[in-house]
Amino acid sequence: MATTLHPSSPILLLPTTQNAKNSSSHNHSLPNCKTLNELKQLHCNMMKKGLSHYPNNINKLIAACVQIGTHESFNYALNVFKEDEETMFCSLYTCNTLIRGFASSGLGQEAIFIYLHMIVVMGFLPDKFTFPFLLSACSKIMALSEGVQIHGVIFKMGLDKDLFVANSLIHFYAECGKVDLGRKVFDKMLERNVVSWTSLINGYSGVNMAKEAVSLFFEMVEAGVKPNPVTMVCAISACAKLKDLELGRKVYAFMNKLGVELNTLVVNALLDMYMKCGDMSAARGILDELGDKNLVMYNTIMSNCVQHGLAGEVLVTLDEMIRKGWRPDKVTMLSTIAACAQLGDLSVGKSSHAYVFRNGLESWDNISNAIIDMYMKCGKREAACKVFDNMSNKTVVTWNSLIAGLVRDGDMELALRIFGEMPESNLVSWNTMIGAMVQASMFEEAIDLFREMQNQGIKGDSVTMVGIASACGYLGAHDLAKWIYTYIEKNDILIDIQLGTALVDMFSRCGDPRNAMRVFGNMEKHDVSAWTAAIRVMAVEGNAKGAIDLFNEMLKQEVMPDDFVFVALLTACSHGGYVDQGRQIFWSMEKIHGVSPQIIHYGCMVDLLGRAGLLEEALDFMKSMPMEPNDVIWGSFIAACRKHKNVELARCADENITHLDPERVGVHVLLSNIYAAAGKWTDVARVRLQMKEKGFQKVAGSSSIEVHGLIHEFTSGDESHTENTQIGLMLQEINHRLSQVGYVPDTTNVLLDIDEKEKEHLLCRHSEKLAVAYGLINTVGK
DNA sequence: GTAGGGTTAG
Repeated sequence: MATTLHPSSPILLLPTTQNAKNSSSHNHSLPNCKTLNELKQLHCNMMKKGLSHYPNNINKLIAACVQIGTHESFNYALNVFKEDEETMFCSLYTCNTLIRGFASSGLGQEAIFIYLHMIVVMGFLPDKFTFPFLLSACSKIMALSEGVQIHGVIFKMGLDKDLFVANSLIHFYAECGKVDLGRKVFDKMLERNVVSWTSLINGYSGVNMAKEAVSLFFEMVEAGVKPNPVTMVCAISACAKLKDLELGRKVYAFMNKLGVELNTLVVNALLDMYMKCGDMSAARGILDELGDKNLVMYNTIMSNCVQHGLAGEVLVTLDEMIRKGWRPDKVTMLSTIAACAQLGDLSVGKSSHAYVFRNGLESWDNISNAIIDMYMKCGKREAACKVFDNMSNKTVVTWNSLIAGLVRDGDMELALRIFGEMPESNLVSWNTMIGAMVQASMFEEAIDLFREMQNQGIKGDSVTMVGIASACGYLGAHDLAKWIYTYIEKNDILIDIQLGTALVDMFSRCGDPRNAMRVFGNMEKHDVSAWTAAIRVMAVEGNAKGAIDLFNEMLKQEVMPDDFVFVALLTACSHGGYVDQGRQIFWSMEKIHGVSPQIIHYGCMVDLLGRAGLLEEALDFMKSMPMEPNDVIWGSFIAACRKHKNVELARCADENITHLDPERVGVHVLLSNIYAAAGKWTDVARVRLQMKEKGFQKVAGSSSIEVHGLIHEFTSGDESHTENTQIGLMLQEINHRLSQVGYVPDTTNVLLDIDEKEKEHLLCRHSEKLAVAYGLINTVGK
């Protein structure tokens, strides 16, 4: 469970000591100079004594600065290099040392400056030691065009034959996301070592080609190159990305067979792989064997817990690591803040923010992005905006966090405006907006946005398609549904459980159970929501037996039922008239499956009994409920009364709902319809008056039809369509041809106190008929 | 002299 941080816990009282790694110098050439100040002093003395003219001294000074490894010491080294006239005394070796130093600190521009300076000003020719450092510096800042030019120089100098230089090129291209260029270098190499293979494996893994990465690993083993721990880390993390446990185990088995040593990095990669693949017992096994965990392992555990939605576990782990004396770093805080966002835990969220601020971690974009997300999810829009405004490096994730927050707040208008104006957007931005529109029932707008995406040449992924499929399902647009399915197949979009489930629902809502079940059958894995979607397909068809069979199959595959699956199952029984089975399932919910019935399940039972005409039993059942029946339940009871023409029980319901204050008007409309059907117009008048007093207004029902990919919506008696005249003519023809084959309109369902002729007129302008007429005009013979 | 673990938004 979630733990809150006690104010006296270490997280709030963090020491600000220097990192131990940085304060211990291994400088052998200048053993007395451990700090930059000492070096500066020495430099001063050197200049006073005129010793700075000796190239060796300057070279040593710069090397010592590089070794200290702080931002300040690098700058000092750079100044010595740039401003001193003695630059000419610097050797190629010193230039290489400087480039190495800047590369290791991620200061790519500075490294490139030294490189250019040494060529242009100093007239040095770079050597085979220069390029690995330089390329590593370019990798860190993703300086692709610079790297490509450097590659040109390397080629001209014939240094591409050097193993180290070539390996550095592979790594450079991989880091810039151009693994195919790295592959070209790899293929041309005359000799390769384990680093060449490992760099390429890692390159594939980094551009979402983890499958290729793992097969390259096996290729390497086949070629007789023995992997080392670095290779293993790359190969295992590729398996983690694929969430392929079997493959991960296989790779690990190879590692043992080949006798590769196991270090903490490999152990951590294994731990991460097991957790990402959901094998918690294997992960536990590693941890039990390990005893003590290091910081990165704590971070691995926490980030995986966040990914699995186990936010409470994150805070428990945080507590443990602090008790064991570890100082949370930026990655720890990222997971912690993400966990607070999930839990809506503002108090830990706030103290985390304070910790981040005190330790200067907020300059890291990701942390600030997570804080914005956290405040937004805790409902603190102002706090989030403050962080947002103070950020100097707003990335696309920053903007996305903001629009996602606005969308959750229900502020679609502002979200849309920002979406349109943000400086950079990506697939997640589009998916956020499409998802938001579906949530807000703006289905056509969602599909329009998807079309706009296509126009801009942006391909959707499986998250996009989940949104689009459900929008399409709600619209019931069958042609669009088929198009969506083809789009997914054509673009090789992975049908995961979520998308598969959405597609099953989509086809089901579009009246295409065959395709719905085909998608279901093709799915690799089924979770409880996937099974529920399939059971809903049966429910729509009234196929209660099919639903029960699916449910039993689900149990056989040891998928735990939840409350939603019982709603689908009971609905299927209700529509299929399986009264006894429905009663049995309702009973078994709690007794066998441990799922306690909610009001919605009681509602299903009332519906089941009512539809079967067991109105008395339904009423008794309602009285036995542990909670008050709501307007939905009364509504289905009243609908049953109407179906079975039982005015007396309807009147009983009427008396019971007067003290209810239902938000929906449906109950009252239904009641008035029942009275109308029985010709009890005074009751109709009374119910209508009540509705008027409560300020209800019936929302007009509508029908829609999809013609050539466009949705046309009609309400009853609608004359607003541009092709209204043609629709009228078509309706006349329909009526004419219907009466020719002996159709007599049944006006009993037109429950208004008007004469028969008027009823007939209303009936023929029913919204469904208008939609059908429009469809006939525009599809037949075309 | 080249390669390696944990990272936020939908």
